[in-house]
Amino acid sequence: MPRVRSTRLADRTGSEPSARPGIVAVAKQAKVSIATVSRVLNNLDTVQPELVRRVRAAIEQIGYVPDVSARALSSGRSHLFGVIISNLTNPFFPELLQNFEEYAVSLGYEVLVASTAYDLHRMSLCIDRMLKRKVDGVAVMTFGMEGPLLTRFADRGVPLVFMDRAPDGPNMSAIQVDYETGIHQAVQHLAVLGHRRIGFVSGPEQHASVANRRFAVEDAMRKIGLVLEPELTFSGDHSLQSGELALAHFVALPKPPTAIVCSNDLSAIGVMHAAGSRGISIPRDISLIGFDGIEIGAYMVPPLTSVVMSRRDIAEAAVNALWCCVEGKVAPPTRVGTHLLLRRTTTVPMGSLDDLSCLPSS
Amino acid sequence: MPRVRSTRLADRTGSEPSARPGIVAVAKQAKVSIATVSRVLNNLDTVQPELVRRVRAAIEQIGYVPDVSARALSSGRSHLFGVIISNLTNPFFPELLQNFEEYAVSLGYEVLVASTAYDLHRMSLCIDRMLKRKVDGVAVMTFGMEGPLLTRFADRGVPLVFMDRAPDGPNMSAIQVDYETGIHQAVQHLAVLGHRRIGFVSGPEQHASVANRRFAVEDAMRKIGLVLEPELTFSGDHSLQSGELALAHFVALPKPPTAIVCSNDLSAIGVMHAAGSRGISIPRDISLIGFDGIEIGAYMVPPLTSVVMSRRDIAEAAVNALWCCVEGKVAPPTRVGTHLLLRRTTTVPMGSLDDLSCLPSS
DNA sequence: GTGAAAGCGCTAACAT
DNA sequence: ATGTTAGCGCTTTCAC
Repeated sequence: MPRVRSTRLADRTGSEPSARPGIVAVAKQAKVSIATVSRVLNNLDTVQPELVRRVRAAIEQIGYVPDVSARALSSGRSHLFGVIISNLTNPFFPELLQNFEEYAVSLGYEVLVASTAYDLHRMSLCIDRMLKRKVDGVAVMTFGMEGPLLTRFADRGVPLVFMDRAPDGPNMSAIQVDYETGIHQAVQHLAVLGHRRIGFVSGPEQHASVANRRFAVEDAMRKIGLVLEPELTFSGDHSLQSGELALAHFVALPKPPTAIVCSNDLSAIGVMHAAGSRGISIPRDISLIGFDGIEIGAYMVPPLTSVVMSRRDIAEAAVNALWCCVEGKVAPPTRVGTHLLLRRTTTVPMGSLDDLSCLPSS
Repeated sequence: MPRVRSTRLADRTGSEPSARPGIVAVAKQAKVSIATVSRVLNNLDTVQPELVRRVRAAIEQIGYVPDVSARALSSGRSHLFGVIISNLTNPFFPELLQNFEEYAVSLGYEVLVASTAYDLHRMSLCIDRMLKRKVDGVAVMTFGMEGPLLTRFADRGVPLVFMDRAPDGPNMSAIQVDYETGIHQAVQHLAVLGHRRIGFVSGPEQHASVANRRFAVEDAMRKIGLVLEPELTFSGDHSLQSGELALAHFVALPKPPTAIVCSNDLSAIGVMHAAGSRGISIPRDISLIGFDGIEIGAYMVPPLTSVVMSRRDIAEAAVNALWCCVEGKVAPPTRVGTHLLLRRTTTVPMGSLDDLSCLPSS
C-alpha cells in the first residue's frame, strides 16, 4: 500500500512544493532506463553520445538534482571530507578552510568541519560525527589524534591526511612542510641585523608541525653559531594570550632577548599587545617575527614580519591526498614551502643603536 | 544474487575493515525487531524500558553507528543545516560559526558551510550545493539572496533564517538585532568627549543588517542634534582594505572628522592601519569605534573600542529558529542586544586638547 | 551498449 | 507495545 510521503513536506510549507523529480522521471523523459541515466550521471563513457545528449537534455528540462543520500547509501561513498581543526578562531584555520572548501567543492565534495578545542572528549565526539556521516576522508589539522582515537578511523578504512607526519598505515598520508627555508631566513635576517639573544615562543609541541618549527629554529641558530637558550624558550599554545605570557616571561629575565621568533602569528600578536601595554616598542626594543603569514598580520601597527606558509598549497595538498586515496590513485608526495615575509617588526637590536648614537658625542 | 559490496572497501584498505554492523545486527543481538531498534534510536517513548535497555546494550556491545544516508533517504531529513556566509576570512564569521556548530551538533545536526564572496555565480552554486545535500534549513548570513535565488529554497520548502529582515514566506524567520542600544552608546560616548564631526564607514548596505547600522548611527546623531554629513560617510565593503580607503578619503577632506565609527571591526582595523602608516595617531588625532567586537580587536595597539554583538546569541538564535521550523514548532522571536565595549581608541578631540595645552602658556 | 532488478540501511505505515 | 514489510532513490551486477 502506497505511502504518501510528500504529505509531510506539504504540511510544513503550506503551499505544495513541487515533488522533487527522481532518476525515474529523467529516464522516462529521455526514454532510456534508469541505469543509463545513472551511467550518464557518473560519466561512464559506455553510453552512446545520442543517449547522453537525451539524458542531459531531460535532466536540464525537468531540473533534476541527484539525491546525495540515495547515492551515498547505495555507493557507500558520501562525497564528504572531514576537517578536524583545533579552533576556528585562529585566523589560520579559516584561511585554510576557505581554500579547502573551494578545492573540495570543485572535486564534487562537501566539507564537514569539526573543532576540538584541544579537548580529548570533544576529539572523540568529532570522530563519532565523522564516522556517522561516513566521510570519505579526513584532514587532521590538530594534535591529539593518536592511538585509540585514530584506530576508529583506521578500522573503517577512512583515509587520513596529516601535517608533517602521519602514523603508519595504509590510508595515511602527510603533507610535508619545508619549515627550514623560511625559518632559516628569519633567523638569518635577525642575525644579520645583529641579534644574538633570540627568544622563541613555541606552540603545542605535541603536534609534529609545531615541534618541527622549534627544531627548525634550533637548527637555524646552530648553523650560525648560536644556541636557543632554555630560558629564552617559552612554551605557549598558539593563542593570543600565550603570546602575552611569553612577553611577560621574557622581559622579567635579567637579560631579555633582543628579538623573538614565534611559532605562529597569533602568539606574535599577543607579544605585540603585551609589549604595547608595557611601553615596550616593537621593533625598537624587541624585534619580532611570527609564523603563518595570516592576513591580519599586515594590519598590525607595525605590520608583522612573518614566515609565510601557503594556506592554499596546504589545503590543496590535503584535498588531493584524500581524493587520490578515495580514487585508489597514489597521491604524489607534496612539499609545501615557507619563506620570510619582511614587514616592519624587525630592526637592529637596541644595543647597537645606542652604540651608534653614542658615536657623535664620544 | 548477492553482491559482495564490502570487497570494494577491502580492496581500498588492504586489511579487512570489519563490516559495519547495521540495525539488523543490533536487532538480532537484542532479540527484538528492527522497528524496535529504530524506535529506541529515535526516542519514541513507546518502548518498554526493558527492551530499551537491551537495545542500548546491544548497540554499545557491537559498536553500532546509525547510517545517516539511509536515515536521510528514508526519512527525508538530512540533519544538516547550511550556513551561507560571504567570507570566512572576516573573523566575525568563524566566531559565529564556532557557536553555530556547537549548538547545532548538540541538537544532532551537522553544518555545511558555503561562502559566496559576494559573487552572484558562487551564490547560485551555494544554493545548488545546499539543495543537493538536502539541508534541513539554511542560515543566510550574507546579502544578495533575494528573488529568484531564494525561491529555489522556497520551492523545496527549506526553512531559512536571516539577519534582521526575512523575505515574506512561510518558512522564513529573522534574527532581530538591537543595533540602536550599542550604537547610541557609541555616538553618545563620542559626543560626550566633545566630538561633533563624526565620520561613518559603512559596509555593503544591500544587507539589511548593515543598512540598519547606518540608520542607527544617523538616528543616534540626530537625537543629540548632529547630522551624519554625506562627505563624512564612506561606503566600504567591510574589508580591511575598505577601511584603509575610508581613512584616505577622510583625511583628504578640508575638514576631516575628529572621530570615526565603523560598520564593522575589520574596516576599523583598516582605518587604524592606514592611520598608522600616515603618522596619524589613534585616538589622539582621530577617535575610532568599530562594530562586532571580534576578539582580535582587543589586541590591536591601541585596543579597539567597539560595539559588541554576541556571536553566541546570534548563532543560537539562528540554529533555534531553524530547528523550530523543522520540528514544526513556532520559533520564539529573538532579539539580540548590542553594547559599547570601551577600550582605547577614543579620547577627546584634537582641538579641545590644544585648547587645554594652550592655557598655561597664554 | 543497454535494460531489468537486487539491494544499500534505514523509517513509518500497517497489522498484530 | 511490538513485529512485518514496503519503499526512499540511487548504484551495480548480470543478462541481453
